[in-house]
Amino acid sequence: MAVDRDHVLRSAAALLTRRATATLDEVARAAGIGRATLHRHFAGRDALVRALESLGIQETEAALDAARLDDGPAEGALRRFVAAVEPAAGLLAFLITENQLFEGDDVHEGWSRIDGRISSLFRRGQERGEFRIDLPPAWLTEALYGLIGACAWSIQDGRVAARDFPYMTCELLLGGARRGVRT
Amino acid sequence: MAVDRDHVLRSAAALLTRRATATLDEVARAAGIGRATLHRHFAGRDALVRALESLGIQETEAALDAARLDDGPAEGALRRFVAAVEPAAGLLAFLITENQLFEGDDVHEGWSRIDGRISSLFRRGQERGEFRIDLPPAWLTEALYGLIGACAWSIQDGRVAARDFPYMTCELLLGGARRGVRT
DNA sequence: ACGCGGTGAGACACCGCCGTCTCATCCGGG
DNA sequence: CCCGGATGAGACGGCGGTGTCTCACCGCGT
Repeated sequence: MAVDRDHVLRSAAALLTRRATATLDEVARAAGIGRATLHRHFAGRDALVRALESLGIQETEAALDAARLDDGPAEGALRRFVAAVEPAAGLLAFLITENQLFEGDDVHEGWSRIDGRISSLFRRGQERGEFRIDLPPAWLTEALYGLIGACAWSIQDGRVAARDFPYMTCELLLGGARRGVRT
Repeated sequence: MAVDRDHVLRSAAALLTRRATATLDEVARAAGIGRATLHRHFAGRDALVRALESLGIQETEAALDAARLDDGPAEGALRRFVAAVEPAAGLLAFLITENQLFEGDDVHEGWSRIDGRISSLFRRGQERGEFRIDLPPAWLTEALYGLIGACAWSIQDGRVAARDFPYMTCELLLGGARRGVRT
């Protein structure tokens, strides 16, 4: 029977997030299949990473769609997005670091589109007066990626519970660590 | 003449941060020396990474010392630390991701000590009533790492200026993106 | 001038991973 | 029952990176 392609990709993402240099044999074993079968579905390591990238872009865009970024306050939209992207956090964490490998030569256009959508959200929040304007949207976007990755790693290491992911990420990004007058 | 060991390590960190899979030959060229000479000073790739790890731990601890974490408000201490660690941000960004490679088998004790010192700072801030108490110190620590790494990458990609590093990192971690009543 | 330590360049063999192939097995449909 | 497609296991050669060695060169102190 046809191997569960999605399951293979998720296993690979989970393993490669921990050890980016893992062998294809290890990737195959992690998915519960043989190296030959893995190679029948993904021509090589490169193709596998590309597939992971496509999956990550697809899921992130789906989360962006589901979050209805243009509806209501920007803060609510951000919370919806983070909650929607939570299942793909591990995959994102891998791709965020993996992107550092590409010498910036051929940045996938999908990423720039995602960057643009998230940046627009922050810009909208600034224009609505919700967000502070002394932090550029591009930096807020990068910081969001960083926090998602950090939280995903913490979850994988068992330091925090997966169900706290949206809360801890959103609260820190939105409110920061400082204790304010408002709750 | 004895090769400038520090210069070699910094070149290696800069290159490996961009491409963790860079060849030892590339690392040597980046430092302006031959592969043989590189190998005379660092037995192999493993030894090189270990040396980078030691350097990163050393510089981070030095930054912690220089920041006088126990003096005055926790917020000021955090700002001093981030400013002090800025020169080592690239190296830290590499080590943060590289740490994922070690299967958790032998986490360097130096890292746990650093984790402890930073966590203590956040805990002190919570006890002083400066920081909110619904975010655990461990998560604040991880988030700080994530933001440092994200900012370091943004700088390397030229998206933000290096001189903005302390401001953008501290402001986001402390105050968050939301526009508050206080400045 | 001489010797010497450190270096760069290159050659060489080794090893791990990868891509490919073959073959036996299993499982579901006709 | 038989057959075809998919899979797992293993073998094989190739390749790139690595570790080691040699040799020539250079700068420097004696």
